[in-house]
Amino acid sequence: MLITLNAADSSPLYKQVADRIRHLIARGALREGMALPSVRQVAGDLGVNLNTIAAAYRELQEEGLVTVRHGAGTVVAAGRVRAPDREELRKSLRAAITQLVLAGLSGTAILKLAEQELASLDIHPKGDL
Amino acid sequence: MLITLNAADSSPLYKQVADRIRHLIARGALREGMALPSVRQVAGDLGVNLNTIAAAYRELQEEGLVTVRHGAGTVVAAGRVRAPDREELRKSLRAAITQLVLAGLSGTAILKLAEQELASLDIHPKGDL
Amino acid sequence: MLITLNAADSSPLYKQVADRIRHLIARGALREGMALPSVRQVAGDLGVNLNTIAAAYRELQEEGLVTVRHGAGTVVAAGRVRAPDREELRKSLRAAITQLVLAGLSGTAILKLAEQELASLDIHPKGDL
Amino acid sequence: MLITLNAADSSPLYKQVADRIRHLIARGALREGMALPSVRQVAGDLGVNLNTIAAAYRELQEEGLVTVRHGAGTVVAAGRVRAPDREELRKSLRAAITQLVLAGLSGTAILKLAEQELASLDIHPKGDL
DNA sequence: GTGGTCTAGACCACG
DNA sequence: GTGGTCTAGACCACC
Repeated sequence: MLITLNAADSSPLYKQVADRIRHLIARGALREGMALPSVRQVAGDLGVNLNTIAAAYRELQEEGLVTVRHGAGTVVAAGRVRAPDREELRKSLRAAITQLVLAGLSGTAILKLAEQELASLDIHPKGDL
Repeated sequence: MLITLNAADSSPLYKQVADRIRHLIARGALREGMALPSVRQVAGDLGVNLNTIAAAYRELQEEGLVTVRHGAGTVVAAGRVRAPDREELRKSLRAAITQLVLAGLSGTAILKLAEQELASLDIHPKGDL
Repeated sequence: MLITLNAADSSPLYKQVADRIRHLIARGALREGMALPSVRQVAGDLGVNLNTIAAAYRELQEEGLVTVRHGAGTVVAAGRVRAPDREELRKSLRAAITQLVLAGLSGTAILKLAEQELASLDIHPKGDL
Repeated sequence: MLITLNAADSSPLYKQVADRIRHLIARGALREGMALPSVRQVAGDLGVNLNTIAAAYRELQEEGLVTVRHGAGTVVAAGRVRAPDREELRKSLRAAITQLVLAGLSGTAILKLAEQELASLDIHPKGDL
């Protein structure tokens, strides 16, 4: 059971699933060519509707992260492509950082948080900023 | 015209407006006690409905960022903020960073982006990570 | 300066003024025949618009609590009349108590609060419930 | 039809709906995990607009009393409540009691009323004040 | 099916 | 002038 849901989280279920899988791919837990669990299995495990999981997989497919093969399951794709356009990504980074600032965190604390998140993806930029 | 909309952006109009104002407050362009433009004016400028802007202002009020006084306009609040809970903020930082990684950016590049965003808020943590 | 305003209070200014004067009348600080300060004076003291105070006085007049005499100021009325109908009063008591219950207060604590409020009006029902 | 409206009541329709549901929750008629009727159904029953009911549900959600899940309806929340701050609650209790005093009720009668309201919530503090 | 967003437009409450 | 409430109705997102 790689995927969990958080009922307290206000984001839609299918987004939570997609986010979690993106994270697994980004940190290498799911590698190119590896199969994702079937829609049915995940839906069963989490106790949610099939459509919910299917929506998550579809979103990932549209981003080019996974390949859905008729009757043959879903596998992690080779090329890393078609990520939502840069500007949108920057917008969400900006929104996240703005809220952290408003929450009272210092710039240093925020950068530390970002480093921790990178570390959770096994990425360790040396302090050579 | 402090506020702009991006039709290509998938997020709701009222969220875009709220995000923009949060950013203006975070970077000090809107300071405590300063009046925000009226709902009617913003709606007119952007060519959207009054209710759309009112929804944005209400969201900001619920966060404690602004004070909406019935016949007297909207001003940036003095007191501190009831920011959305820390865990949610971290989740959105994580999601943003994950997507940037998948888009192929290096850890160093991502931290640099984060620093740029902080710089746009006039926050300059020294490289003392 | 018998009257104060609380900017943090979400209720309209004129309601705050009217509530305060009702409280003063109920506890006998303002007695039948006594003059209220003029609209102009209160507005000046509080730094608000004349219309705001006038609205408060008008509401009190409609309830029969005060009498506004052309050019002769406003005085506390003799008869205690025309209070908003019983059902409305009960509704607001109910709403207040419901919220206190939801906030986690015990029944005993709530009754104690009510007694304190009565005491602030110099009313001391003996524990003969 | 758990909910009714009173056209004579001066408070906004959405507030009346929210107040009524708060009362139902406080007295246990709606328990944790139970589903509220859908926005559409309530709106239909009461003959008001969808948005009016949606506003009531949103207010309850912001207080933490209910959980609104997009395609999945609205249920009574488990966790505790982010009640409006204590001082505001006390203000409304004070206002209600003041008006009852001005309406001519004795202190004893008012406490009896308060006990009745608590009783309607199935709360029976023993006369051990 | 559910709730969310947005529009156009009316009328009210507040300062 | 300001913001608040409500309507009617459209279309979208989610489960």
